[in-house]
Amino acid sequence: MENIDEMNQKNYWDSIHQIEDYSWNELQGSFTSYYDSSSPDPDGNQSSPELDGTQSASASKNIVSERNRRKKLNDRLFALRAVVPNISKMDKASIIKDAIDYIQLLHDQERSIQAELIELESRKLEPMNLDPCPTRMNRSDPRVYPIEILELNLSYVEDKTVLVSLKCSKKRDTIVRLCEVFESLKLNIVTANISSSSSEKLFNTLFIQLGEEEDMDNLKTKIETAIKLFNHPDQTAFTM
Amino acid sequence: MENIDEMNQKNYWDSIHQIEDYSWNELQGSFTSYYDSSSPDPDGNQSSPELDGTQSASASKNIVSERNRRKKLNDRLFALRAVVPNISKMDKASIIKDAIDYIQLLHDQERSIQAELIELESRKLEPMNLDPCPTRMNRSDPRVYPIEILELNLSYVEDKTVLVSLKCSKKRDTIVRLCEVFESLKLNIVTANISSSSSEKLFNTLFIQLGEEEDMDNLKTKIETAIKLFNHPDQTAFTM
DNA sequence: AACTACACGTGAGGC
DNA sequence: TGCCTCACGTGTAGT
Repeated sequence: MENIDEMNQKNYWDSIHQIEDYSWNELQGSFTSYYDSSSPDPDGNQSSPELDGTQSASASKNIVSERNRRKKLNDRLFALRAVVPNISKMDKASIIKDAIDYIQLLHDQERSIQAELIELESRKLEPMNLDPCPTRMNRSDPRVYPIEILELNLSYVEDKTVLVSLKCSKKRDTIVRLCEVFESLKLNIVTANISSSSSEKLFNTLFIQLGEEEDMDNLKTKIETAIKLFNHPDQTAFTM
Repeated sequence: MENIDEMNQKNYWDSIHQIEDYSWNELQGSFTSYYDSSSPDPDGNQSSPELDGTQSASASKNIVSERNRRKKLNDRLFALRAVVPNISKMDKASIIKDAIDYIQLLHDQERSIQAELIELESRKLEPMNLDPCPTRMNRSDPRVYPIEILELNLSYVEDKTVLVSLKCSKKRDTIVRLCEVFESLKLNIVTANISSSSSEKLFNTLFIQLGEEEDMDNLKTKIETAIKLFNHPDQTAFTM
């Protein structure tokens, strides 16, 4: 029974040794040596016999529990010290004070940086007044710029080879989304041409080799459906 | 007797839990102006008869000093709790733990915000402007198929108009990634052509209108750097 | 009644 | 020498 306590004590002090390497060096160093001699209280050399077993047991439980509590608190304090740079002193109180100051400093920094960021952002969209093409806001802008189909024509150039001509309005990421659409369709694309000579429209021309059981109308429906699905990604259950 | 003092000291931390009768404002006050404390009155309740002034005096000094130390530490801890939002529990250990988590959260926020800021700044005034967040919302597998450049040639076709000829190996999502690269570069693309006539290679041809202060070599470096960055999205914007 | 969390006084060591 | 900081064991509330 006391062996368990002793084991706990040993582990505790070993961990204190580890901590003591980190900081709190002199105090805990001498302290450790001091208590290495002092701690074997429950061992045999102490002449106190177990007269009242119940109370001493509960007392030792309490002692070791309190010891663990102190250890946990010190560990947390050291961890706090670890995430705070520029710690002046190793005091417990100084560690907490430095942490407070650092958090307030981070608060100020965050505020000023965010002010600067929104100022930059607002300044950015000022000179180029591209109203139909709004700039992307902060990360994870939920807005989606859908592909707006202006024309979609398919025509055979020979057997099983289709020329797809797609005209759509030019918005942000339209080219990327268009590529995603056509890659998702797993088509046999011979050539693809994307032209942006006009600043408002976007022309996409593809030569596509059809499979055995496909035809032109089927392909057109698939393209339209894929574009709709990419425009509305909420309906995720689609398989092609 | 000592019971009064003891009750005050006990109500100190308990007041955090329950109701602030004695605590909040006074604690903050004692935090700002350090130890012009309220409680330490060693004279009145010191009921022990001081006949031997030397030892008992020093002992009481020590006691009240230690009391002030503990009070200061608790005040600091309380102040730390005050600057940390979303404190779950009122434990001492939990307060420190929440503070640690909050500081790490602020670290992450600061890092991402600063990255965003320098990205915005670089987009604004640097010739190299990368859009690090293209619409990569695909639920596809996390494997990345890098763009493998086989050839990259640039040639002037007239003043400030460059023909970019890029040959790369054809892997999954290469077309999409290529489009992302060129969209991120915010170039003035006149036409773009992607051809996949061969099943192994992929030819990309672009006509690009250069800006005033750009030249061909600069553009080539930008393209190569952008492709490298898109191939290795781990190292964000710092290694260019 | 067992367990947690705390404040207290005390002794020890460093400046 | 005093002053400072610390860990310890203990008693005591609340759960």
